[in-house]
Amino acid sequence: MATSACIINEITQGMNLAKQLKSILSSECSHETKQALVQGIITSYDRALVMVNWGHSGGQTPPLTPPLAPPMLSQPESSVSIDESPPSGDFHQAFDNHQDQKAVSKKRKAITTWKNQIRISTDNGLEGNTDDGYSWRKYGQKDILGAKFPRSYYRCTYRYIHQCMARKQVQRTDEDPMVFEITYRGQHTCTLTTTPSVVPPQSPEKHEIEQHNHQLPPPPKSGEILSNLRENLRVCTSDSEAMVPHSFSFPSASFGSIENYQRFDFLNEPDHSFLQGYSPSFISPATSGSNYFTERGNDFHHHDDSHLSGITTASTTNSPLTFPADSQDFSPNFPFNSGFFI
DNA sequence: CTCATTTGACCCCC
DNA sequence: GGGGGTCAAATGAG
Repeated sequence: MATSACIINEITQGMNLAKQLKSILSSECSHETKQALVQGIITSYDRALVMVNWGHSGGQTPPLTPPLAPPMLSQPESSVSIDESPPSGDFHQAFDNHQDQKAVSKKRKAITTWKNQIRISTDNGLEGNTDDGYSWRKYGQKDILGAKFPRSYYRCTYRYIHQCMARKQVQRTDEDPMVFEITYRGQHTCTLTTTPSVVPPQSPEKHEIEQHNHQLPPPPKSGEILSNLRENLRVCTSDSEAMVPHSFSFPSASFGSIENYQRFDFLNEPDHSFLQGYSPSFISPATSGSNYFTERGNDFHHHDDSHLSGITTASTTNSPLTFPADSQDFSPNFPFNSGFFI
């Protein structure tokens, strides 16, 4: 029910954007504006498609997911497996010291993973911070054999508060230092307490779980999304070959210029199931700065900065992203830019 | 003082 | 034994 209305809405939005684009094609509007419109159109139709898919598969409105965590696409390489651990069930045990390292190790292999590749352009030398809607904390860095650049390891900041086992690895590719390969592992079981405007990346199966998760905030209205898009988006719509043909872009409020693309392993996927839940992340950022918890022992503090929600994340983890040619490091929350304003 | 990052050490798997 | 992943003490930033 709501789905059909949303579909219509998306298609309408796409139509409107197309009209806008048509009207400014010959104008002096910036290239970025035009690209944003194009992206908006694509996004609208994408979302409509997604909804159609969902409508066929159960009549549910698809959960919004960020661009970077392609839902069904996963099955990244060979390493994909199903996360055996439920979102909350056996965590107490898992965290009882390292009590059961073996179990943990086994889980390593059993955790779902999926990859994204992001390209960042630093043409103008501007910096920006990144965020994918979640707050990440770096817990390690390792030189990888055969790789020019070290791999960084991040875990969810709320690991001990919400028993969120989500992790991600970020590695610069050898071929192109501006391209980062992000591997997600595990699912976010934390629920952002502020109103997140960006629905964070999820693993495929999370979608199923989510349908029963009433804690999750309602998906943003498409109008808001598009509105954000128009105002903030700067998208790279080139790079036809490997990139996902559409439907996502990075907020670039912080980046003077950002060129992002994803190379999903599902590109060859014959059907369009990958579209499910695949939606742009133009919703606001995250809240990496919205809720701070300390994890000193069991003494957690909660600083409610929810009044900041909707504004670019101010998390301390969002350090400026600089890419000097020889730099091997990157922003902790990389590669997602949270510079989105509502 | 709090919290994030760094980095060497440790553990597990191949 | 080596490589990759994680831990945790030390360090730094705000």
